[in-house]
Amino acid sequence: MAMAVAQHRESSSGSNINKHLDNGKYVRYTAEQVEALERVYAECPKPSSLRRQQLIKECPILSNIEPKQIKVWFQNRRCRDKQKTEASRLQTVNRKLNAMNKLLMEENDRLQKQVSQLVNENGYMKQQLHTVNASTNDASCDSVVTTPHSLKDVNNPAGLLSIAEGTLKEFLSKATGTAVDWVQMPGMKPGPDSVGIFAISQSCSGVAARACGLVSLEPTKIAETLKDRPSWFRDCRNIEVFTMFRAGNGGTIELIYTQMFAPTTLAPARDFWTLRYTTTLENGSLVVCERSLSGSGAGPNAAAAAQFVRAEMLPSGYLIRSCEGGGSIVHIVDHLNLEAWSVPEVLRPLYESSKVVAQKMTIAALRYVRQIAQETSGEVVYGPGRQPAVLRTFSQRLSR
DNA sequence: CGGTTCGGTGCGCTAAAGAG
DNA sequence: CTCTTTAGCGCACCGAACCG
Repeated sequence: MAMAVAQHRESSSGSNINKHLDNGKYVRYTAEQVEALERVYAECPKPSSLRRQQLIKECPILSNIEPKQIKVWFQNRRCRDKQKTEASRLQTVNRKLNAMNKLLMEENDRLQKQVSQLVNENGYMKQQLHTVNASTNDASCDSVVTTPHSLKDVNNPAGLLSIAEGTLKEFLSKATGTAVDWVQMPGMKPGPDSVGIFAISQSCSGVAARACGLVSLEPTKIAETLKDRPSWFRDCRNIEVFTMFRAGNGGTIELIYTQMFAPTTLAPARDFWTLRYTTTLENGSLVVCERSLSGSGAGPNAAAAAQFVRAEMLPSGYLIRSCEGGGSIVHIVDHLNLEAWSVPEVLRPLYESSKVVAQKMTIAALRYVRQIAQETSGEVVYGPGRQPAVLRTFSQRLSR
């Protein structure tokens, strides 16, 4: 049909395209013509004027199309290609926005719970003030009390499993619950293109940092990436799995020795004997949580460790949930207690930088997995106000 | 009443024009 | 040249009219 129109144009108006257009005829190139043009486009999306003329000469099927029309066809073809790319990118952004929205709703929910808890505490405190023998202790907050684990526990699998389950529970309450009063870090506003949401807290024992964000990687890949701490955290000198065994539910429990660089050459290294528990929750989320094996034993090599261990890792880890449309939502919690009391006084300030260490670890972890994701998918994220004009047009078209 | 035809409408695709 | 807009066309869908 289109061919008929094109041929009609040729016979009625010869080579005068403008006259043809004045007649209001609309040309549709035939499937064969489009196929021929597509073949050239695949090789070279932007052919020169010479190449276009050559194309008309060497391809008889295109001989009834004006050079100007060929030029326009390539222009429009490039435009369509760009729109297609933008549409695909917009879908990706949309998925991210949806996931971030979900994340923010959860964060909002958590904050609401925190608010009501604080209101309750406030009421309770007021009540206490009004009683004559008011006791000022314990505002009944639900912050987590960590208990040291003895070597006795560490040396038997049942004891380790019990510690692991306790660690998991405490970690989850920090990652998603109200066990810690998180305060969002200033200047770290959430958004689909930012790294994530960051929060810190000092109102619990030690200092905790928390981050959550979207990563275009599968949960298992993220877990493996984050387990390899020396690759993303420059202060981590070494991490060795001392022993590993399976928990009954398919999870794994590992005993790990982690060496950190010392703040100065004078200070001893901050090392951890850690229990790491990797498991999958009922809702399909993947969890990797850790805690120091502190206390009287401080790990399998207790005597040696006792000299050097200057830090305690309170239940920390990664909660990784698969995201609709690909990728994952990652919650990272680092909860540390650098034991300043156990080092010479002159060095204490170096050990009282728990906040910085926790922040650095958390941010580094999330940045690292995002970097790996970008390298893997090659995704490009536009910053605010930098969308190309074609994107705006496309959005307008979509909204019409 | 069920099936068919026909005109109107909305939408997507795309050639082409126009602005910058 | 890119980007945006305009407009022709095909197609699907819907409802009214028509017919056996």
